[in-house]
Amino acid sequence: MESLKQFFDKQTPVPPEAWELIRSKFTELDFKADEYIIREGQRTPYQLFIAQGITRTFYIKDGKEITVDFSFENSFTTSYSSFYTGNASRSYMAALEQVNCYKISKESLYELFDNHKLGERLGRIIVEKKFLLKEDREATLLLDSPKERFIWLQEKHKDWIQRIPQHYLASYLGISPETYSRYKSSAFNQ
Amino acid sequence: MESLKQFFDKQTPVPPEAWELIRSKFTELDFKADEYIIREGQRTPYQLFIAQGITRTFYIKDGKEITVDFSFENSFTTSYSSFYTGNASRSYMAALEQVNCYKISKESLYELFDNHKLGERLGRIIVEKKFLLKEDREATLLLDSPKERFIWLQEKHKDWIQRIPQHYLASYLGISPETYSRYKSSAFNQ
DNA sequence: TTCATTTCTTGATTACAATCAAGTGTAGTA
DNA sequence: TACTACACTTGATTGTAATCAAGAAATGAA
Repeated sequence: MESLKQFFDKQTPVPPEAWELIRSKFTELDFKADEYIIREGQRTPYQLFIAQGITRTFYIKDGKEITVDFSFENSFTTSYSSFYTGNASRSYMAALEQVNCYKISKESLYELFDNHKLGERLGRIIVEKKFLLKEDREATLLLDSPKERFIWLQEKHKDWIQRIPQHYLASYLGISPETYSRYKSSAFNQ
Repeated sequence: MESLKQFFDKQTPVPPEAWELIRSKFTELDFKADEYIIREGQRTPYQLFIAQGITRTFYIKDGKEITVDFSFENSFTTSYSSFYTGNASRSYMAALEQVNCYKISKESLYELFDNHKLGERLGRIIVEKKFLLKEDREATLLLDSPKERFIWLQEKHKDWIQRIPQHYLASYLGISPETYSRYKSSAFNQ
């Protein structure tokens, strides 16, 4: 769980005794590549800390998958709408690669929040960062053209391109796989 | 400041003595219609609680305004990216109508957070809700066609249509004002 | 009231990405 | 090795909303 400790320490220093309590609330969990982690309609009263691997979050509309998120190593993920509200998830999550992660229940998390201001603070800081990411994403979807979004991906996320199948990246950018392919082949000409 | 107290109480009950402390940190502030509240490039180390009026948040790209948000009575608003990170804002905010609001500095807010778990909790709960709104918005922009977004607005936000000029709504939906106008005139035919 | 300015509507045209369709490649399996 | 199943590419066509353009309606000021 070293990666988890490092993650917390990076947000705000965690004293050893607090860390012992925190670690006791997590349980390890693995998923095979392509395995579902969350399905639409399920309630999800836990969060996952990804130690290894990538998860993909997507909606299904008219039978088509639309990818909205990837979660990488050293980050938390869940179906937030379900986790925060207690309602059924509208999205799916699946393992894009083999995933090794640590799970914590909402109950345990809130127990930490109730008994330790530190926990509450961590919760706040983590969700603040998630919020900013979504705000950026909103801006991209509204301000940038499909081609600009493709260029952004090429420039800012070379690593994604290495690890994530192209049609998922296309979906994440909100463009068709064909268009993605065409941008790619013309990228060095203009 | 009754509206502010009610807002807090709705999130989680606030005891009277905590409320006295909280209220002392806010100062009242007014903006005229169309007045700028935040400009691109400014740092924004405060949040506003809107007691009356509407604000509009927008980016300017290639000289064109793109509206990403409206904030109504009884909600907090600011340029969150600037507030949380301390960086310059990339967005603008302006008063859409005459605005009456209460301002709190980041310093005061964090003082509340440091001294009162309640404050920390309120901060977390508020940002969790903001996050969910952005997540919904992301889903709408990726899943729904322009026409579907227009229909969503008509069905879910009749009040916005009453109070907000049409070209701002179009911009918020990510469509041109011409297209908005055409959807509107054809809405009752099909 | 008139005048000016902005907002909204309507029409014609264009641009761009989606879709439809047919291939080519590639990885995994027997 | 051949076979299968996907992933990706490339081409042709279509559909939708953006853009360009002009005018009508509404708002606000003098």
